[in-house]
Amino acid sequence: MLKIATWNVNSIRVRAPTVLEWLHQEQPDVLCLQETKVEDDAFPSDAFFQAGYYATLYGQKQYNGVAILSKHPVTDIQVGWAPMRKEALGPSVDNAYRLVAATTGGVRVMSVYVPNGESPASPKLAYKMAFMKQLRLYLDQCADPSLPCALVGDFNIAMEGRDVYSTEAMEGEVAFLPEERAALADLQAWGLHDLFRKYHTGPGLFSWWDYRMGSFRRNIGLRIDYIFTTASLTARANGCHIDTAPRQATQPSDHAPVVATFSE
DNA sequence: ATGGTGGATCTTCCA
Repeated sequence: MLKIATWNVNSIRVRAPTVLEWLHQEQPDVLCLQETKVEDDAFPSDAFFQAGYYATLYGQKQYNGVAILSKHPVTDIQVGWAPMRKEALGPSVDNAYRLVAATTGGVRVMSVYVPNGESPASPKLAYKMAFMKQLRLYLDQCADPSLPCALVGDFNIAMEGRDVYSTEAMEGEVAFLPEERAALADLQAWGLHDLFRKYHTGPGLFSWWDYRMGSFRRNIGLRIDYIFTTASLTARANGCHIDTAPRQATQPSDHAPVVATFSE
């Protein structure tokens, strides 16, 4: 059995004890992290190594930062758009420490943190859209849909109406704009399955809840964290769920981990 | 109507 998870931890410094406890309990083979918010030298790699995990890092001070923790040896590490052909790089779409890829446990794993976008009128939304376009080109050039691949992370976009707490409230709001959802669909069209929806069809199932206004208690949330898998990996899947327990704990991240299991 | 909370480079920026 192979267990792969993703979790936006909103600062690994603050969340390291929580993540270590979760790893101890859940024993995933791979845990992809987003919003680590530390330079690689400051990442608590030793603590994770002691817990049985190799840490593959791509972080900076203060903002963003992604990582892949794995029990298995890691090869072919790539960060950001580095492996892309120069002529295919869009007009200076900064990768901003938002993508790290590595092969581990027989799977090409990509941990991504898509920009938030802020609001419909913000230049940050234009950056988000450019990032999504660049990510699709990255898949075209640097990954192979015929191989077992897992593109996971915080995409900051809810796919469908059932992925938001209220379609009325989210109408015209960032994370649920038609152009964002189209960009996510275009990403999937490369050859990816939204694994969670293979097992759960209902509404009200979210991966993120605002820290404010008691959103978690009221289940006012969005499903914006995904495990996307290529066909050969999808075929091996046994289950996929969102673990809401860490969101209930003290000093939580605003995101919950998404977990998937596969046959060997 | 524009708050509410949390993290970090904390009279601000980002989510």
